[in-house]
Amino acid sequence: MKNRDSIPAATIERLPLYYRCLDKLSTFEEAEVVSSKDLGGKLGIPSTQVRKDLSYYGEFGRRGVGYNVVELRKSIGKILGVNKLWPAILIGAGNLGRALVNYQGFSKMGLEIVNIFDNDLNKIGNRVDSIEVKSINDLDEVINKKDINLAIVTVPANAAQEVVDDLVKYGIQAIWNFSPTRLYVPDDIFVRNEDLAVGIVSLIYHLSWQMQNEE
Amino acid sequence: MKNRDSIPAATIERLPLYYRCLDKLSTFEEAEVVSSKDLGGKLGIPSTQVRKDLSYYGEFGRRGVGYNVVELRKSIGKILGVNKLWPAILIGAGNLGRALVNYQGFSKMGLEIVNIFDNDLNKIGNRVDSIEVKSINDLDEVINKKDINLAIVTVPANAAQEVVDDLVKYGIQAIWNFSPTRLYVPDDIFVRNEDLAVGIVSLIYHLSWQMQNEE
DNA sequence: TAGATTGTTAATCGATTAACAATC
DNA sequence: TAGATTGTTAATCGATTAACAATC
Repeated sequence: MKNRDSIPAATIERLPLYYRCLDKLSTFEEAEVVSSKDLGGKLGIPSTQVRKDLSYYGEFGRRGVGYNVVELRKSIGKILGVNKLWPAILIGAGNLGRALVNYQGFSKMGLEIVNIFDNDLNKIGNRVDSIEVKSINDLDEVINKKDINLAIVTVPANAAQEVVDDLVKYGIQAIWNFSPTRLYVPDDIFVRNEDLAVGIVSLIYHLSWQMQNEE
Repeated sequence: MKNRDSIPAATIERLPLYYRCLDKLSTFEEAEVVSSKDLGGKLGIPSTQVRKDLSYYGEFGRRGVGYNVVELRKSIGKILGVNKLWPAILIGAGNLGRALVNYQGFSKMGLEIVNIFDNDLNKIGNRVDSIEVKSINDLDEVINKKDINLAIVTVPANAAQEVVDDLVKYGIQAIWNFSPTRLYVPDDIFVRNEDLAVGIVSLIYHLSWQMQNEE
């Protein structure tokens, strides 16, 4: 395997797509083997890119034949770390937070939300998908007791940095941030921003341009 | 302005960040002017990148001075098309769909969800944030009557393609897809996939690698 | 004028794609 | 052997960063 730091970020973003596609193939289809052309075709990715992406991690195929669906799925699962369940906490039991807790299919991707926190007294004690909402004051205890490394942040933008400071203090390593704000964290903490505003604006940009051209 | 097709996708993804930051600056801060260094600094983006991004669309600053906050906000808003409200429909009144409808701040980004659709008889007739959930059979009528071009798809993966085929048939131009599946659409329809599985897996990948290194 | 900062060209860096030997 | 497909090197393409003249 190559030095992990030199693997393109774009490759890492494509691996989950391969994984999910192979998972589907292994459940529903009968084919034992898939070629890079087939796999790429289903995802709109050139076969040469599929092979290149995989080559960063080893040799998984057989020349002249293709890739064994079940084996490749397993290999990618291991590379991604989704072969086990990673316990995570979610902070912010608003609409989005509740939606994520209820979201089916995360467990297939290695995520298990084990606790939910909020600072709203009206929400504390409620249950979301059978998980009780706890007070944000209990963060410390839960993170340490359950040895949690992953946190999902779905609080309003103005509360996010404060929450994240606590998370870092209590030992969280990776943060999935849904608040529309930039977070400041130490270098060794990994943050992924899921910025919905960027998503909608890029759509509107294209739409707006299309409309202008038509007129 | 440069030929719009030659503007990097990455630039278009950064414009909303500039826009939101300028919006904050114009509301809360007193400074009339901001430099590319200041603006970039707040977002973790090099000043040279900020200037380059803006340069695709024109000249917005004054040498030796910087950019007028209010003016630049307005200019970027116009470039992105968020200076007006774009009516959109949402299909799939599940948890995620309801979360998006309730999401504050979309209106600032030019999005207005005007109708919600579902095929579940138990949901049809309910209200989400004062918007009545309609039957998916009424899609055609609403799209045409209200001249809608933008649709948000939050239905399960196995229902997505069918819904999208209908949307395309009725004249939708741009689709924001939250279903974890690839959609097949004609070339002139713009689809943006908001794939949450990719998000969580990239976090788990980094976490998993970090853990391995520590052991 | 001196200091600051833009807008743009050129250099660098990184990712994608093409080509092809290896081999099933 | 002939056809198919991998894994990898080299070529291309695209995006970021550095450098600097223009100018406030």
